[in-house]
Amino acid sequence: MNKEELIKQTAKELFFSKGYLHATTQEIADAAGVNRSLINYYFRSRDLLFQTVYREAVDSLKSQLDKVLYDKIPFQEKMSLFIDVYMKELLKYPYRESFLITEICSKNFALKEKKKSAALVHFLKEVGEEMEKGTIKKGDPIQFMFNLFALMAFPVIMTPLYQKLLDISKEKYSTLISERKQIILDQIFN
Amino acid sequence: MNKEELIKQTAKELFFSKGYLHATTQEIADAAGVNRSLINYYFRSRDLLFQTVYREAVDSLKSQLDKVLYDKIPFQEKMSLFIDVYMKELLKYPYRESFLITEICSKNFALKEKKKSAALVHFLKEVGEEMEKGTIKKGDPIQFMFNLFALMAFPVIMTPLYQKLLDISKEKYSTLISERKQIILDQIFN
DNA sequence: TTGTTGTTTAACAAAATTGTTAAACATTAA
DNA sequence: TTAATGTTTAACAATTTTGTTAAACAACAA
Repeated sequence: MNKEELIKQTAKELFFSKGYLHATTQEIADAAGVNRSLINYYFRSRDLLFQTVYREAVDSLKSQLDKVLYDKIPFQEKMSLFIDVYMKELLKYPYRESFLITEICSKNFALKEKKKSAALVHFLKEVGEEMEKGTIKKGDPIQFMFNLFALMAFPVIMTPLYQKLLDISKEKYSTLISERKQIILDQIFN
Repeated sequence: MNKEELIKQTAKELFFSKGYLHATTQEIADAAGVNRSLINYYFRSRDLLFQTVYREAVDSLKSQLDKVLYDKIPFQEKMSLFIDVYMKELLKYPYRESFLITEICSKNFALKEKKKSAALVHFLKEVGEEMEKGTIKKGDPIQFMFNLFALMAFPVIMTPLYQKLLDISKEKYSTLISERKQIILDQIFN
């Protein structure tokens, strides 16, 4: 892997997987096993590395989810697939959501997502239709979306805290998380 | 208010309410309207201010929740009250959870909560009993707890991101959040 | 008054972090 | 080979952030 890519991957690892949001350029360089100046050579500044990595992460997640949301398969299947895809990403990058939130707020981050994504609109519409059909309980589709993402993301995001609080092993916690897909589906289609 | 308290409150405001986790001592001092040296005078170091503020926030939340959990009232009422208390705290300090997570991980934070809190054990036991009674759906009480906290916390935590993504006003978002109590209760006791 | 204690400030020192520069090195095309 | 281009490094400079110190200030008791 070329060094530019290596630096990006390492930064993602540190930021999104290990939750080390304050990582300095030196720490990133060390973790990647490259000279610190290379970060400046390829990305000019720390902030630009940030933005590059952030954008790649968002775009990657978005394109994966969009593909599922536009899929022409029955709603129930679609939800099942959606949970698979999103939770897989969550487990890979458990701190990405936290990262986005804190970065968006601290710096007034340039997040380009200015208007509703088309895929999101499409999804909310489909949810509304399924409510009409009676497949899922009637209500505000946005609240349905809130529930769905909350049930998927929160227990993963809170892993380190919950593991301590509940005093359970990593393995036990993994099992709990892996059981969640079915639990969520049960909640949605009851 | 004396300056020591003022500094703590301002730090909490910046960290937990405004999500400005990287706030420097100078920024905290400015926000509090005090000389930066006062922070060192009262707290020795930035890190100790961190820890003080963190501990106070955790303790305050915990004691509030514990009180509800030990309350001898019907389970349904208890859940209603619990949601009120926790969501009020969430709206006051929407970034506290994110803060805890990122801080726990980046620094290997000294969080004293070594063993399960008694209140938590008590709550999980009560949930199990209610499952036996049939008040709520049978399952792992821990998963019930996951669901409950997820449904309460996540949409609040994600406010800035969701507001952008959904392209809705602050007021509209507040309305959505205020509707959640009933939605959560419906989910739990269906 | 004087002395004592606690509070507040500016100035300084130290440390950490970032960004730049110039030179060394590597690769490849002419 | 030489020249050209791109990559990598160490050394340096600049900046930011933190922590310390000594002095000024305020309140108040002896």
